Amino acid sequence: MEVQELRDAGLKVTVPRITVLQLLEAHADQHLSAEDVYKLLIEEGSDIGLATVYRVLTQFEQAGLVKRHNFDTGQAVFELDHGSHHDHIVCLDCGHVEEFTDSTIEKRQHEIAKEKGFDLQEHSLVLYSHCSREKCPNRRNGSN
Amino acid sequence: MEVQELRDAGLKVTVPRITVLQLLEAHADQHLSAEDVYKLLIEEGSDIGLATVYRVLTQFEQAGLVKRHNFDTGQAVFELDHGSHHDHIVCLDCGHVEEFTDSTIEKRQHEIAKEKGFDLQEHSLVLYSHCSREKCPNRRNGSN
DNA sequence: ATGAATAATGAGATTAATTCTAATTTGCAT
DNA sequence: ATGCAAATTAGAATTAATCTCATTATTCAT
Repeated sequence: MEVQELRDAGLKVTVPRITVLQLLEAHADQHLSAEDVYKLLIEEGSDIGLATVYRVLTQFEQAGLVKRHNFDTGQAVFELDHGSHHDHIVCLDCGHVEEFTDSTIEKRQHEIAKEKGFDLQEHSLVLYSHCSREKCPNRRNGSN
Repeated sequence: MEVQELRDAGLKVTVPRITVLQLLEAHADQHLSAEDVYKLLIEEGSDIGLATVYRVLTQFEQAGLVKRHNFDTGQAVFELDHGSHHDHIVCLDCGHVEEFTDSTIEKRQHEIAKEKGFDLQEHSLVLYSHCSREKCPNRRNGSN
């Protein structure tokens, strides 16, 4: 339950934190911006402040509960950090995000950092593409 | 010469554009933010406006003359696009940037996109690390 | 449970990066 | 040279995110 997750993360249990955590869990398949989180909560009737959303998300990030991603979209997006690392592939037309991991790439990254005398801490790999989903609003599949 | 590069890129030849292009060429080994470019030009005696720098850099990007990178540093940085693609490894302590390419990774990226039904357009791979340079102001090499 | 100490919240102001606006200037084809 | 479209400028505006500070809520020890 959210209360326990917060305690485990060493965070004080407050209404906004529970609310944000629940929302993230309800949208675990998506990558939401702080603004998205705020709007969804307001729609739900919560009267949280935008500043609080930013604060809570940043705290969650520091506590290791969520991951923040800076794609080339201007706004940072957040997702629950369920431990397993993954990279992202983002559709340039519809913003659709899929996740993947590739052990070959992971391995090479460490080798490269080592070769250059760097101590790899983390990395960001984002593929920008056109997806082939039927629902993609800006498909370029021949017809377009 | 810069004038010809601009013509080839289909851009009208103006003083600010020549100036920015020359500056980028003089700093071809660095990754400069728009603000950096602006300040360097002002120091040089040019009286270009910041808005112009942003606009020119964006035009250059669209024309394929420069590449824009959104590292996790808040400010976008720019570098001349000399055609050869490369990825980046950024020191979390001193901001030092090195470039690299790895054919294994490049190949896997295309394969992954294809598997997922995406048509790969571009990608961003940034490794965040601690470097081992003597001059790194925040070295964590045992001593720290 | 209760209250004091401490930390968190919310509203709005603030900052930082970037983009827009509208008046003026410049480049370039004729 | 001339005119018109495009570019420039300065400053205002916008956007994302952070900070301030008065208020409120949570925790921990009792």
